[in-house]
Order: sequence, then C-alpha cells, then structure tokens
Amino acid sequence: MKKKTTIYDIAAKLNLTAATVSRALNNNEKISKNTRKLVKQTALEMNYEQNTLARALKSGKSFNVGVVVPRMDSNFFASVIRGIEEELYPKGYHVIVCQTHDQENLETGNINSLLNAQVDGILISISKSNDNTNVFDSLLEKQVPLIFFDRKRDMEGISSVTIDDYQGAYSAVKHLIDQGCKRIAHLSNDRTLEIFRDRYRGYKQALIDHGFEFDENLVVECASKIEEGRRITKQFLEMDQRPDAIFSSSDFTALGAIQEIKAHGLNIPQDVCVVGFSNEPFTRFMDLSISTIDQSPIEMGRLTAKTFLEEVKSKKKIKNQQTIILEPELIIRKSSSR
Amino acid sequence: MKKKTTIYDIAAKLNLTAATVSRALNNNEKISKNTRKLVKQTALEMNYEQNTLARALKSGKSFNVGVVVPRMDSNFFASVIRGIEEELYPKGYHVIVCQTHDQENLETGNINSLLNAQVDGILISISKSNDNTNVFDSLLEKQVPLIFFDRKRDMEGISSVTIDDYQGAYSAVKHLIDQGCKRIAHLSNDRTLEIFRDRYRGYKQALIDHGFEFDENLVVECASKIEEGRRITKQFLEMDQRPDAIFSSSDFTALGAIQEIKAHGLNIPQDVCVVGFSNEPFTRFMDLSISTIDQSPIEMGRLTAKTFLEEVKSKKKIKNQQTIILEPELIIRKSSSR
DNA sequence: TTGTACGCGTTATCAT
DNA sequence: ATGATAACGCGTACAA
Repeated sequence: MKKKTTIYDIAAKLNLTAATVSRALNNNEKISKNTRKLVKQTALEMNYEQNTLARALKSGKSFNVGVVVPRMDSNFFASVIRGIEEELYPKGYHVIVCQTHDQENLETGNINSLLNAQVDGILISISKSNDNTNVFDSLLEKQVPLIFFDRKRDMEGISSVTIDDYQGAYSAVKHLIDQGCKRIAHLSNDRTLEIFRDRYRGYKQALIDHGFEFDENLVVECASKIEEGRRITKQFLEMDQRPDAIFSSSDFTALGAIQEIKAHGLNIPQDVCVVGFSNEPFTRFMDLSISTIDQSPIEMGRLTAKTFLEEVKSKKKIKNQQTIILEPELIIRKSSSR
Repeated sequence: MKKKTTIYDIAAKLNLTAATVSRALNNNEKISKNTRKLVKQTALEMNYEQNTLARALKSGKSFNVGVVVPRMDSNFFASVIRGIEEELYPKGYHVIVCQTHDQENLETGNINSLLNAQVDGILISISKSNDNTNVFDSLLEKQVPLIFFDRKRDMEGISSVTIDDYQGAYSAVKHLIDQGCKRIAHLSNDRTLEIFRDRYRGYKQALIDHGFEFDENLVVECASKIEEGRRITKQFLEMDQRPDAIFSSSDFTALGAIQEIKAHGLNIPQDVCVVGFSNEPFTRFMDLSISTIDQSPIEMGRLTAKTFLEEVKSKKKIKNQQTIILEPELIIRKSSSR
C-alpha cells in the first residue's frame, strides 16, 4: 500500500508543528482561524486521512464495537445489527460482527478476539451455553462495556434490551383461545435461555387464566429448525387427543409444523391453528401466511446501541443498569384466522 | 476499563527489557530457551494480552479485513461471509462487514470508513451503482488489496471470484426447454451489473441454440423483490400469447411470479414453469418448492479469502490477477418438474 | 496562539 | 543472548 500523508507531512509543508496541525484538525479552541483554515485546506489537498490506529492507541479507544450473535443469516439478527449500525455509524464507530453458531467455544473465542482487537464494548445475544459464566465474569472484571440484547443473562450491573417474551407468548395463546382452540400445544426451545423460559411461562399462564388445564405432554423442546418442527408435530398429531393449535417459539419450527400438519391431510386453520415467533419474512409470503410475533428488531438494535453510547459517555460515573423491555406485536395471518 | 498488562510490566518483573520480552513472545530464534519459557510463563500469570493496536501501528497491518456486500440478510451473502470467516479467522484476521443496501453513496462511505480503519484489504460485491469508478480507481492507486466476489467490475489487475452466471442461466433455460416449454420469459435485473448481463446472455443463447426465436418483449428488468416479480409477471400473463415458463434471475422475483401465476388461476408447473436463481433456503421449503441455481456461496467466500491471503503474502512481487469462476448447479424442484 | 516533549505498546535495528 | 534506542502517528500537558 502507498504511504499515507501524516500530520507531520502537512506540518512540514506549512512550517508548523505536528501539534498545531493536530489541534487545528480537531477544532481546538486555541488556534487562529487562519491557521486552522490553512491546515484544513492543505490537509484536503494532500489527501490527509487520520490514522485511527494511532488515535486509538493514544486515546485508548478503538471506536470499534463488537456485536456477537448466534447467527446473522436470520432476518431478526440481521435487522438488529442494522439498527445498531444506524445508531453507531454517525458517531464514528465501526461494528465488528461475530457469529457463535450457538457454540459455547466459538462464543468464548469470539469475545476474546474482540477484546484483543481493543473493542470499546461488546453487544451480545448469548448462545445456548448454560453455565460457563466465567467469560462474562471476566468481562465484568475488566469493566468492558457490555450490553445484552434479546438473549440475555441476568448479571448485576449489566444493561439489557429485550422484548417482553412472556407477553408475546401470552397474547399469541390468548388469540388461539379466541379462535376457539381447545388443546393448544407448545413447541418450546432450550429453556436455559430466558427468552424461551418466558415464552413458556406466557403460554402456561394464558391457558390457566382462561380456564384451561395445563398439560405437560403438550410442551416439547426442540431446536429452531424446520425438520425438528416436523418431527415433534408428528408426535403431537399421533396422540389420542391431538392438539388443535400449536404455539411455536420459533417461526422455523412453526413452518415445520405446518408442513407436517398438511402431510397428515389436516387443514389449517380449520383443523389446527399455528402461531410462530419472530416475524421472519417468509411467514408473510408463504401461500399460507403464518401468524407470528414481531420483535421490532431494528428498534431493539438502536436501543442497544444507544444504551452502549450512554454507558461510554458516563464513563466514571455510577453505573446505572438499564433494563429496557420492548412490547411485542401479535401479527395475525392465515395460519390462525378461522 | 481496567489497565492491561504490557510487555513492560512483565519485563520489569523479570528484570529484563521489553525488547527481550517481545522477542520471547514472538518466538524469536535468538533467545535462550530458559528466558523464553520464563517470559511466557509469567505472561500467562499476569494475564498478558498483546495490544493489537500497537502492533498494527508498528507493523502497518491491522489484521482487519473489510467485507462489503449489498446486504447481509440474504442467505447467499451471509454464507459467503461465513466462508470468508472460516478461512480468515484461523490466520488471525478479523472481518468487518458493511452493507451498502445497493446505494452508491453508502458504498463509497463504507469503503472510506474501512480505509480509515486501516483494513488490510477489501473484499467486495459491488452495488448497482453504474459508473462512479473513481472509488475503485483510488483504491487501485492506493494499492489496497481488493478482491471482487459475485458482483464484480472489470478492472486491470484486480482478482475476482464469481460463478459462471452465463452457464447457470443457460442450463436453467435448457431445462425448461426439456420440459416442453415453448415461450420462456426472463425476469431480469439491472444489467449494468455483469452477473445479470451474463444471465441474460445465457438465457438468450440457450433459446437460439435450441431453435427458438428470441423475443425482446419477454425480457423485463426489475429489482430483486417479491412485489416486483408479481408486477412484471402480471404483465406477462396478460399478453395475447402468455409465456409458459419464467426464468428469473432472482429467487425473490421467482417467488413473486409464482404468487401471481397462482392468483391468475394457473397451475405450476403444468401451465407455467418457474426457475429462480441463488438457492435461497425458502425455495426448498415452500409447499411448491422452487427450482433454482446454487452458487456454492461458502466455497465462494473461502476462495475469495484465499485469494486475498495470497495477494498479501506476495506483497511486493508481480501482481498476478486471478479470475476464479465457479460452476453453478441447477437444482430441479417442483416448480419446473412436469 | 503556537512549540516542545513525552507517552500510548510494539517491534526492528543497532550494539554489546 | 540480551540491552538500548528509535520509530510507527497521534494527542496533550506544559512551556513560551
């Protein structure tokens, strides 16, 4: 690569000091308007570009933020990231995205890489790993700004941005009950994660509140994959008393459920209603569009970024933990509109 | 954030020089096994972590690579990125992903930001912008390692990794002809981009080679969106002689086409066959699965990264431009299986 | 208002 | 085999 022009080059050209140039470029008060103008002028002419590395080394800030997500090819996470970018780019930050693929070792590795790259903070949606809290403890210890979004972990002093998963699940099940469904099954997911625990709780409470009995057999955990959705739904449909509705904690398993229900010659929503979770784009454009819960991911991203910015600004002050909870929105489509 | 331990700290503790410590940690030949062992030992004890910023400032390498894509929430680009990561992470590089949303100004802005962040290279799939070659010219001038993937631009000395779009289109249309289709329309896209030009050429040539007349009216350009696919397909179906097949240069417009065909009461594939492009996951899991072209995105990502690594390694040597072209794979599903 | 001088953490080039 | 020193490019207290 070609050599870049530094403040020294432009200082030399103007018979000034690098210090003066630096000040002029940073709009320091105590510089004459003339020199400032002159410096900026020639900086432009010489195609000067600040070396962020040097600035970072000096200031201790890299202006890089690490974002860690299970994966980035789901619309939900991609949208959250976009929200984060929208908020952070104008402030001069860069965003480094890492994927964990829900693997604990990758998560740990990514976090360490990010720390090593001197990121100014980490915004993370945790993987399914259950109990290795040590990585996060060490982050806490090192006082690296840390914000959770969507998939959080309860930690003293750490802010988080999530949606009200309990409420989302509750409203979905309430809606199914309103449609006349009597036996509502639940496709759950790893309940060591708070979001899936909350969706489960919302499901359960909605049933109880409306006079239904809660049947443990109608709840099954599985991974967020189409095939898994099919597999479990097959079990449901082969029960003596098959369910007449499925509330799925994932759009992907909801899709699998729909495929399996059709394969069994049953009609949706007449025989079985289905509601998913996340409002992935495909739920809208299927022939049989899928009811689901929207999580306003862009907003979630923006708020996560804002929380980070506040935390950075109030550096030394008393840390005030923020716990932001967004309202989910039930979107009713064909799969549950009787 | 807490202060990190530096090589000075560990030098002080061992009554050594920072230089020695540095050498020991970097496995320099001319260091006694004892001191090396000792240094590494205490480095571990003191939780030493190399400051990559300082190393970058010194070496002129940031070990960051910029990846620029139109968007990252399509499976194709997400997969390419994953391939890039798989190849680059083990080599100690980090990947900074930027989205252009197909907007010229964002593309330019992102590139400049990446340069400013001192990335060691840029891997890019260009946006639709047509003629502002200046950004790339300036990259060329600055001798920043640059690799194109998928959406390339013809530039002297710049390597690229693409698939054979011409061949992909050709085989798709050949397949439609084999199914007995007589009037094959083409949903095209911005043909200032090479990939769409090539798909158009493959379509045209396949028709000609099999004795069909090429009808300009059966080719329409539109954006890669479901709604656009519907809109154009509506026009097709209202023709006096409607087409009996649609080859779409995008899976999304193919989906729109399918929706519209159904809305017109026609059957797929009996009345109209449809083939898309990219092998997005939804093409597989639709009730009416969609025939498409697979672009082996992960492989594309890996090769792009490899090409970059080679370019970096052979720094000062004669640049040898690589033009890698992958073979596309036609995947036949229900939407075109008569 | 501007210059001087130093430090951020590393590595590379001399010496020793 | 190790030490001393300079340099990467920038920002900033201190001095002038």
